[in-house]
Amino acid sequence: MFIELDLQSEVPIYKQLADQLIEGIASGKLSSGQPLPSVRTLAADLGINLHTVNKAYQALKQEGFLEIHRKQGVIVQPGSLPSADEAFRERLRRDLRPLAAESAARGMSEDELQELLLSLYRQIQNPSSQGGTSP
Amino acid sequence: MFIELDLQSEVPIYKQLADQLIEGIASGKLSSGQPLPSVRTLAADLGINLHTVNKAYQALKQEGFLEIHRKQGVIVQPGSLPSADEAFRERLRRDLRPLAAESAARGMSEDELQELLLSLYRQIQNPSSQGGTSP
Amino acid sequence: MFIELDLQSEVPIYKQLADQLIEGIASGKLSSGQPLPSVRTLAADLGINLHTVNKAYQALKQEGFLEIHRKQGVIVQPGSLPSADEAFRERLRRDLRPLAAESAARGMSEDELQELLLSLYRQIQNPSSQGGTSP
Amino acid sequence: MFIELDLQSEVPIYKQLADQLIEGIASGKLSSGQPLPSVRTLAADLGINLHTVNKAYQALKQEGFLEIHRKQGVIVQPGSLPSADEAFRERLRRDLRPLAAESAARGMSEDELQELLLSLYRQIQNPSSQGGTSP
DNA sequence: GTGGTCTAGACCACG
DNA sequence: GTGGTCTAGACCACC
Repeated sequence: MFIELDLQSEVPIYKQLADQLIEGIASGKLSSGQPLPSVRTLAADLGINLHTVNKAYQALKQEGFLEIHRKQGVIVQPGSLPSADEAFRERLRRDLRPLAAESAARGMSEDELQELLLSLYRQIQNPSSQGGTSP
Repeated sequence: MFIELDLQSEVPIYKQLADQLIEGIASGKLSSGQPLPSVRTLAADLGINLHTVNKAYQALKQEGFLEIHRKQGVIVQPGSLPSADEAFRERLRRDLRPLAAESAARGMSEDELQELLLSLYRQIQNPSSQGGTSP
Repeated sequence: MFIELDLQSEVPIYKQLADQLIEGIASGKLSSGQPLPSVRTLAADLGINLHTVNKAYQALKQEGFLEIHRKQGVIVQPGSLPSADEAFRERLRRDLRPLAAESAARGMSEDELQELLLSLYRQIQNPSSQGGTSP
Repeated sequence: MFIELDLQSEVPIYKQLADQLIEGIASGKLSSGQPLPSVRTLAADLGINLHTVNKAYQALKQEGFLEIHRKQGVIVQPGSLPSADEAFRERLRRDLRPLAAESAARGMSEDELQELLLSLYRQIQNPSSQGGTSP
């Protein structure tokens, strides 16, 4: 797996994991219907507890990014992924707001901020163009 | 004060407070050198714990947005405000990243996301245009 | 067979199967003494494990809905079907209780709840009236 | 508290607990805004693990029946309770269906089944009329 | 083998 | 004091 955790971070491990799985979905590294490692396997790989992995998986199942089956294990949502509905946009605004405010307070311009966001967005959708050895 | 807290929110109260003070600075509602209420006064006004207000003030002092003097009390940074240095941009990227990723995974386009951020940024810098009483 | 399984469901497959066989009996699609497919055949038809079909058959035999003979194979109870005795009503109450409670807590009236149950009951007893080709 | 758990039951403890809390809300024994015991206290009272209590609380928070605060602890949803929307009715039908089917298969009439459900509903909404000493 | 549940004990952030 | 997180180890249902 391509997961990298920072065990020292103040961000909970299960959230780091969930975030990176979503990023994997956004980038296409994880595609619809693709199986994910079992909680035990992934926990062992990452050197963390299986409950922590399970918590991340459950959260993503809850949001509709994953399906969890008895024998089959865990797979990326084979149907349509959750959409950017109003509830999500609301949450997004709430989370973005303090970041925009502090950027403004520190004198960062609209353009600079937007450019930074754009570069992140593109880097996520096309991860091979980042630090890779592509021509 | 213009502070509005949501005691039900999962966002810690001290962070909501700090965020709104920063937003006050970004919008110009709080200007350089302007005195802020004492910890006691503000805590009483908002109906929250002394420690909570103090924690917010200390965090903002730490970042360079406030100065705290024994006698004078608390004032908005009279010199130059903290800048958007590389450390801040690094933190900003780290916080923005999972938001950009989830937006992409949910099929939100670059443009939609940027527009949403832009509207927030402008709303913060010019709060009177939002639900205000301007003509 | 008229069985339809949802392999994504959180309801165990053997239970879905047993439930639908009971529904077949309730609707008359399966009548007393009628032979059912062998464990092997049904498992192949449904694309599921032998053990799973067997578990459903055994459970229904246990409750008295089926008889299982070595040679004859599996048949719907040729004698009298199990009755709604006190043990069943007890189980029924235990299962119905949390559903009634949540309905009440969510503000659903007696009448609404009863009507919903009634419509289900009738739909089960007369499945042709549901999406069928009757005039 | 009025909670009674059956540790031998096949129904998970956290679900029994959640169900009974919902029943408490439906009956009015728990009213809007009322504080609930802390996870530790309730776990000790019931002789179960605090994580089990927490799991029940989290599930009810997720569904909108409870709010969980930092210091205040856990309270019954002070605003409006979740409504019987289409998603709930869908789930209700799915859960009711096998019960209706087995009732029918066992020869229970529409009326008997409805009466049983009605008596449960009323007993939940007015628990004092059940085994109590009221006039 | 898989995930689901429960227990136990620990540390930390919050207020 | 509260809940939030993480770890560890156990048993069970399902397939």
